[in-house]
Amino acid sequence: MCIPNDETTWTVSQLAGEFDISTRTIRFYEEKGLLAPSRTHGGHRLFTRRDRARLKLILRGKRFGFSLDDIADMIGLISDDIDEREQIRRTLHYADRSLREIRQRMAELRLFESDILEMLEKLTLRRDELEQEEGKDV
Amino acid sequence: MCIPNDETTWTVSQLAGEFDISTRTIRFYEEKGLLAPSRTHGGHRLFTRRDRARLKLILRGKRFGFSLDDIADMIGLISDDIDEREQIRRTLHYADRSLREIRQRMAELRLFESDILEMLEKLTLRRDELEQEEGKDV
DNA sequence: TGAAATGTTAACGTTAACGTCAACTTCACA
DNA sequence: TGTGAAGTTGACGTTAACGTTAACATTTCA
Repeated sequence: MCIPNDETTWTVSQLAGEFDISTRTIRFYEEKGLLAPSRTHGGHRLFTRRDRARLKLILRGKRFGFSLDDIADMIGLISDDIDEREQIRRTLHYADRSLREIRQRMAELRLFESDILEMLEKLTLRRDELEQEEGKDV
Repeated sequence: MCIPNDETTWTVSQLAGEFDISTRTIRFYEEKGLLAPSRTHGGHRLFTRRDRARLKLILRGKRFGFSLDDIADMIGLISDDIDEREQIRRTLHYADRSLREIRQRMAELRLFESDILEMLEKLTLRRDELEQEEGKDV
C-alpha cells in the first residue's frame, strides 16, 4: 500500500566524497542547524536520502552566493520546539520568497551574460584594431 | 567622426550610494586591483562611465557567489606591467571561461528552482493531510 | 579478535571581505 | 576665504565559513 521506503544511508565521508567537500563542512552545517542526520548506536552520523537531498540544496544555494543563514531561512531551520504544522508554515513561507529570489537571480544572470558578451565583442574589435596597426608598423 | 565622449564622472560616495555599498568597499576593490579610477589634482577618486560599468559587473559577479579573485580573473586584472594586447588576450581567455561558467549556473539555477518547487508541493500536500486529520480529531 | 580505518567532540587557527577608527587633506560654496 | 562636508591613507577589528590538530571512540574486516 505504501511506497517501499528506500533505506539507503550514507556516512559523512561518503557524502563528503560525493559532493567534494570536507567532513568538517558537513559537521559545520549540522552545528548551524542546517542538517540533522540520525545516529548509529555508537554515535556516528547516518544520512538518509532526505538528508542527502537537503545537503544538495544547501550546496546549490551556496553556489549562488546565499549565506548559510539565508539558506537556513529558505529550507526552514530545524527546530524541535515547534510542531509540524508551524514548521511547514514557515518553510512554505520562505520557499515562496526563495522562488522569487531565484527568478530574480535568473534574470540577473542573463544580464551578467550579456555584459560579458558585450565586453567580449568590444575587446575583440580592439584586438583586431591593434593587429591592423601592427600590420602597418612592423 | 568620433562618437562624442560622454564625460560624466562620479565620486566614491555617489557610486556607493547608487549601489548601496560603502565607500570602503569601493576602495577595497581598488586595493585588490579590480578598479582603477583616475584622480583629481588633489587625489580624490574620479569614476568614469567605464569604471562604473566595471563596478556593476563586480557586484553582479558577487551576487552569484564568485569570489573577488574569481571576478578579477573574469574581467581581467588591471596590470600595468603588461601591454594592451596581452591584457586583451588574457581578458578574452577568461571571458570565454566565464561564459561557460555562467551558463552552467543558469542550468543549476533551474534545478534549484525545481527543487524548491518540489519541496513546496510535498509540503503543501502534507499540510492538507494534517488539516484533514485535525478536522476529524477536533 | 585486534588493528587499521573511520568516526566523534572540543578548541583553536585561518582567510576573505569588509567595518571602524584616527589623523589628515581637498572640495564646494556662502 | 574660511569652514563644514566629503575625501585620503594607514592600521587594526570583525565575522562567516570553514581548516587543523588533538585525544579519544567505534566500525570493519582479515
